[in-house]
Amino acid sequence: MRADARENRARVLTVARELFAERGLDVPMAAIARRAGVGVATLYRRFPTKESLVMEAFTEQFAHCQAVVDEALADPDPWRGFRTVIEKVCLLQASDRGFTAAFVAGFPDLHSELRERSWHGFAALVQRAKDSGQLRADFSPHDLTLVLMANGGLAGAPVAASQRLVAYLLEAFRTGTDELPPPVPLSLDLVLRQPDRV
Amino acid sequence: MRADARENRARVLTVARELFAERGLDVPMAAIARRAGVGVATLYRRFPTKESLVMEAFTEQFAHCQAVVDEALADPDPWRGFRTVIEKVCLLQASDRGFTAAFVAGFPDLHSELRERSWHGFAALVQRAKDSGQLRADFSPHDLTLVLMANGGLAGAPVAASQRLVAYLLEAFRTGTDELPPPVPLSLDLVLRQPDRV
DNA sequence: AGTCAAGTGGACGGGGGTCTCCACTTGTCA
DNA sequence: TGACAAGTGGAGACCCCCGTCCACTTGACT
Repeated sequence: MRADARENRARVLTVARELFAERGLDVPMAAIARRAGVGVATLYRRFPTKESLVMEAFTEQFAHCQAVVDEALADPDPWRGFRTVIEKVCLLQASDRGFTAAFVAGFPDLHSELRERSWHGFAALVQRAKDSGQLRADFSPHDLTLVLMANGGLAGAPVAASQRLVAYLLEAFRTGTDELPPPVPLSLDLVLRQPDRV
Repeated sequence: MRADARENRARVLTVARELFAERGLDVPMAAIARRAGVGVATLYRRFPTKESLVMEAFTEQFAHCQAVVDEALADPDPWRGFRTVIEKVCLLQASDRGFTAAFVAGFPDLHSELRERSWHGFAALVQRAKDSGQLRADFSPHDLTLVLMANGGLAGAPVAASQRLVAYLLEAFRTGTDELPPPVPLSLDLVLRQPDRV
């Protein structure tokens, strides 16, 4: 691969990550190309389809998720591990608008191995936290999806909103109480933005 | 207005409500026209823009929300009133895919009076529930928006998922505990559907 | 320096969306 | 029953998207 081509490819990827994070997955390919200072053809030469660009752009985020789970499994405190996973993944989701969409879009086919591993890791985490009596017994690992989807509904809202939601949910998941982060007045036109899509 | 025209208009409205509920706000005007057995021009004669059709189609839902709040205010038990509002509105949202989008789309301009009234009603409800000691003191009326957005993230998922989320959240809002509805295994491709948009 | 494949950009095809235009039909009222 | 305005449907203008094609440019190697 030629040096300038490699550089262009890298710049496209960077720009794509920025734009996906800011505006969601439905940003036009032309916009990415323009911001990267290349033509559309260059994009399609490196990434045969938009989906492939999305996947490539989010690979490191996916890996990050995996790392979060592994790290949590290493934590001696079961509840802290559990809580940290949820907090970190939701934070990632809240600060990157394209993440959720890329996440679910990539799930059915690609990354299925990664997904299996993360899933089992999380299930183990849940079991540990239950055994230690800090997580309610009727919590289901499927509730992680519930949390992710709910948190995904806050796309475009300030990160603090997501943090408050997560705090509420963790409160409900646990046996005990904690102080919540302060309320966030959510202006509604935040939601008027175009929704994410691959 | 001619009799057949009135009938057509009514049929369009019915069909629009059905399709918006089933497939979200991004169903094409042509699809609505086809299912209603009319041409596109007929649609645009009655509703100059798609947005106007949406607003008209959801007016009664908005009114329903208002009624829910009023009803809750009449409830002698503050917590039950509070809980019922959240449960009913979220149920409405979960069973009608276009509702959330129409709700937020309509907010900035139209229905602002209705909105004010509902908002004040809900704030009163919150205060009452707090005074009775059943709602946590740091709950903010803004958290209603948080709940609505989070619940909106479950669009397309089974209603039971929304119900579980709401139960978790109410758990967190309250002082005390309750049994949750059973977990719902959410298949992820539910989220792959095209998202709502006006 | 010369060569040439790799690289590039912009025009374009195809599809799907909203909304308009216009010739035709149909309900209604005298 | 006849006249006419209200009502109607379908073609198509316009726009935005993804992905392709092709003539041109440029880096790298001899």
